[in-house]
Amino acid sequence: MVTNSYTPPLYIQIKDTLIEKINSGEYKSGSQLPSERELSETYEISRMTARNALSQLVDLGYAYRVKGKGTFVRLPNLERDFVKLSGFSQMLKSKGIEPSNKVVKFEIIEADKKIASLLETTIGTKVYEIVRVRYGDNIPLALEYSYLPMNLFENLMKYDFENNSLYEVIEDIYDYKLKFSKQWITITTLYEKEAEILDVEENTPAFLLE
Amino acid sequence: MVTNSYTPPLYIQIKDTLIEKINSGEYKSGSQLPSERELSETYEISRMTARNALSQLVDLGYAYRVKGKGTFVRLPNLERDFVKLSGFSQMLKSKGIEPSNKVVKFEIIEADKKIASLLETTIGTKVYEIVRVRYGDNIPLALEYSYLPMNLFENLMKYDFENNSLYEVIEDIYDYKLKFSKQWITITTLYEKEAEILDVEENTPAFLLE
DNA sequence: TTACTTAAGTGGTATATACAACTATACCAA
DNA sequence: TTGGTATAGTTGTATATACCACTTAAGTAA
Repeated sequence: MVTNSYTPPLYIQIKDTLIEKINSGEYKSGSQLPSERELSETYEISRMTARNALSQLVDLGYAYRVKGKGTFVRLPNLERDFVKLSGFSQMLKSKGIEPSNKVVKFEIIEADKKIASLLETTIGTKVYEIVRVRYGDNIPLALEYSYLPMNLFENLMKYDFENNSLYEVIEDIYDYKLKFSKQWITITTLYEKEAEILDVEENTPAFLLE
Repeated sequence: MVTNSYTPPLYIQIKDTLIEKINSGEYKSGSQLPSERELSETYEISRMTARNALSQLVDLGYAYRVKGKGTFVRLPNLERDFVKLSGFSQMLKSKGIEPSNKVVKFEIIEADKKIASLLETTIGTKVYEIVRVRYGDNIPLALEYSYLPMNLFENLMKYDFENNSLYEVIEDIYDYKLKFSKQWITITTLYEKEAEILDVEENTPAFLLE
């Protein structure tokens, strides 16, 4: 039984409204956003709620604060692209590098402790495990491990991940804002199996996008 | 005229106290931290202040929240290492890869718009610009750009960055908690000059740690 | 035993209020 | 012109309070 009556918290709604206005150009790069007090009056919310909404923008890289002055739209930069988790494809494209992917694993598994912790769900929850090799100009750059709670994404299997960005698919098809998504970047040594997949020598240092 | 009477905000003090207890082992990995209400009673602060302190721990990767259960010490993992900005050296070392660095630039410059924005300071502020090549097993992995407000770090020049982690030096010598530090990771194409420094072909996709 | 209810505890959201710290401007006096 | 001051506006910190949603364990009724 699932109800559709979910309404996001106020500060999330305000945040989304502000992001829309940033994307539409109403709030331009570098310009000052409405102050916390102004927002609280405009939307008839408390100042702390307005502040929470602005904090979200800061966390997402859309804005930065200056004490005594105000909150400002951050110039579009790579940091924001990273924070947005917009994925390899867009990042590489914006740098003139041709991105490509290969799905090497696509299974339904039960979340172990680590995955359950990451997704903040319970152990044993059915999740999709997607492993992809990410290339830049056909040079293998990274292995990406993605875990998606299965109950949220029915019929995921039928989509073609080789040509579409995982996040685009999720956002476009399911209109889900990736609130649950966890991702991290680190450096690791390629395991034997992974080295095989990538067709490079073992123990090559590489970036692992999990 | 500078006074030394600065006392950090309460939630920062509580945060530091909790981090100390985590590092000392009093709060072990995976164990539950005191709840927000418990902290507010222990330290005689409001619940929101306690919550702020815990939020800091979450932001820094030390803890995670579970609704209805509590706040827990995060298992030490690579995500935390990344969030902590502890630098390449430690990360690589923990993976059995031998790290090394080369300082290719160390100058005092005036902050331009971009740098000023990153450090949340004003344009024209004198800052150290440090550019380093980071190696893993002698394979060039990344270029790192660091910018430090000069007024905060006197006599920085005399330290040897080739053998010490930038962050270790700053933390150890200056006992400064890196509150100002900004760093981001992205993917880029090596510029002509950078390719020359790294001694690799141009337009090789690479990770740029700035 | 089993299934449901209750209660206590937890983080999440939201309001109202107050003062501190900082910035920018306007104004006034030397 | 210069320098100081007052003022208004901003974010930062902090308190007190309230209710919601969720988790867990204890208690209760079938």
